[in-house]
Amino acid sequence: MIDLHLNPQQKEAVEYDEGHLLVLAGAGSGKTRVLTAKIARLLREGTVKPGNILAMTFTNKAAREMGRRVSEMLGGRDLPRMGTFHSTCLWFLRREAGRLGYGENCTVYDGSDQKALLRKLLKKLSLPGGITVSAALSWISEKKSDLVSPEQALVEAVNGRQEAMASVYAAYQKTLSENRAFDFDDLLTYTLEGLRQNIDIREYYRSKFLRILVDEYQDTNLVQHLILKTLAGDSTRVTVVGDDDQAIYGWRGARVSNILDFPKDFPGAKIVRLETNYRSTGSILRAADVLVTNNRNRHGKTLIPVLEMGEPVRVQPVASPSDEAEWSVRTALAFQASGTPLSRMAVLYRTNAQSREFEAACRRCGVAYEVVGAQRFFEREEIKDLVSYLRILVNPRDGESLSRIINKPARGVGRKGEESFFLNLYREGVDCLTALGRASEWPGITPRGGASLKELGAILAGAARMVSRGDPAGEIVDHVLLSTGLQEQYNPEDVAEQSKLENIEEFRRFVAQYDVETPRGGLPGFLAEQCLLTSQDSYSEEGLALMTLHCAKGLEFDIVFIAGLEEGLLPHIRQNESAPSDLEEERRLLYVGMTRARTTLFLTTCMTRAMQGRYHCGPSRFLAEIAPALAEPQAPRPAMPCPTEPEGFKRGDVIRHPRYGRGMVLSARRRGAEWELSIDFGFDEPKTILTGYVPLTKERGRASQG
DNA sequence: ACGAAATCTTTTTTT
DNA sequence: AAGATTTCGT
Repeated sequence: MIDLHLNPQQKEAVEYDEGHLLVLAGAGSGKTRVLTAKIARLLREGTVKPGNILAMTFTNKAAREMGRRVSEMLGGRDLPRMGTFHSTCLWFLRREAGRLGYGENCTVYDGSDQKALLRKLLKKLSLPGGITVSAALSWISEKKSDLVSPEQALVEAVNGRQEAMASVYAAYQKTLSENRAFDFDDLLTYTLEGLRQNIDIREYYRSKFLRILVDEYQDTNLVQHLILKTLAGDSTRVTVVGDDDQAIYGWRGARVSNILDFPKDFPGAKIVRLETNYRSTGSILRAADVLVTNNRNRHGKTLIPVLEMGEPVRVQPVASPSDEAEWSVRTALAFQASGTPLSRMAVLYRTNAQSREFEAACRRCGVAYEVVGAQRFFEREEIKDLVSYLRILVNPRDGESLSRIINKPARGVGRKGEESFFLNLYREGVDCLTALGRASEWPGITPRGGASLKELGAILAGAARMVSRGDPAGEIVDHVLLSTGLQEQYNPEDVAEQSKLENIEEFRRFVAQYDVETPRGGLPGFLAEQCLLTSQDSYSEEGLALMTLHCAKGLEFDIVFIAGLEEGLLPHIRQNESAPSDLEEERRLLYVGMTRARTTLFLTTCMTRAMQGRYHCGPSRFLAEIAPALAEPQAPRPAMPCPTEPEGFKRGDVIRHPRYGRGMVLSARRRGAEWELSIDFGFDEPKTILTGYVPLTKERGRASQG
């Protein structure tokens, strides 16, 4: 039953159980099916028990889906542990909390928590040389992914900037441990350390997990790779599945070398290639292949389609992003009319900001849509506030969460009050609840502020007792909402606040569902699960899907629109120099997007597009690369003038501004790659204009030297 | 302490 | 162009 409908290579991968296995699985070659069948087979043969299998997927959704299919094949029974790398690590850290020496109820900080913390630290340390929050964040993350400690980073620093970064890193890590919090990278590094330093723990998991399966292995980083190596004992058999052409997370430390070096790292590994594509038509596959062939750093393989050639891939030039959205949505409507449900179509784009035009077009045309990822539900302000309250209850050391809600709703504690409060909190080394009780005695706290903090402390202490009693998460949420005035602060008459109340309602339903599904989880369990939900996890597959190319990984649709095939956007280019973006990775990103499509693929390109106020235009070089594979000649581009940026300016130049019309340059000053111009448009005062924010066209330069 | 207005900086992608 | 942050007035 299980082996039915498998081709010989798939069958080989499913049945091989004599050692390690590397499955090089091209897009649409049925790798999920192989993983599922393999797990089902192991369980049915009784070779190993469910508890002996560990499966690592890329999203929790994929894990759930896999679990569902396995139990369908076998009839309900215990399922193996399946989840993302990060959720597996958190599971491990919580499970071994007693032995590893940190509390079971640590908080996991997401990107916005990290940024909020770094913002404060950067301000406090007042470092030289303009270090931005996001620069510090990615620097720290990079160090962590390379297993470099703050101390090491300081030693290795070769310039002032790196020294400054290292000191931020040290302060950041110190706060994290004071708060008993992990960031995403910590989940991996602490797991690795835990396994490395405790022989008995390591041996326990080595003998427990006799089969380990990892999906999307091309997107794992060094730490993940080391965890896998450490976890694999003599009797463990490791199966990894991946595709070097689909590696799209190099920017966050993923190493394609993990998959390429697998045979070296796991000697004796068998290699199986899955090169039959069951998903896409011949035309789509040919275009995708022609594109990715331009990459030099690849193993090289050719996918063989089983479907007909089908309709050619179509490139659609449009004038502007709003036309692009309008055209795509209308085309989607036409396909819906001829029988394809909207839920089987997707619009994919490079940056989240591109979703706005498509959302607007969908609303105008009455098309049901779903934005996947991006502004995630749990990142909404009101939800983050509520979650912050909950986190403090579970982990009273979590000062970051307290800082977020210390004056929400307003309780008379301002910037200075908050500052002195936390200064004293960290100085005395007390937890949040104790600190709230003592606040009125501290300097810098107003009597009114002190009193309301004391009251907050009492309310939280009451709720914390519910947590230690093990009350259901839902009851605690309701208690917090009512007792803190969090719900009351929103006025149901106000339209904007009404939607916040609706979001809170949705959160309550979500919690209630958790309580039903996981009766023994309680609030700590809920928070542990909630913090690692991925952007695909909430995708309900209703309506036209709008998402980034990264988000689309692992999904498939009948009809795919890929938007914004313009130079600078796809491939993306960051004009703030530093590291040039990896062209080959950009190409793989488009490749991933194209291979999501089953029957129909559209690529749209705008004549002009405003990005950060700048105007960009020009078709993506990738379109030229694909061109030979397009059966249809590319539609002629309407002759539309692109606003071009003149190369330089000098006093006396006559220019044209889209709003103010014609004007004369009074003074021109270079500012980096841009020009700061003072221009007389005939108004009372000359206007100061920064090029790059406005598409200026030069009418005629003055011949003289100026 | 708080809200409104002025100013500044910023954008890739995500667990 | 939009959002975040700082400054300013109450």
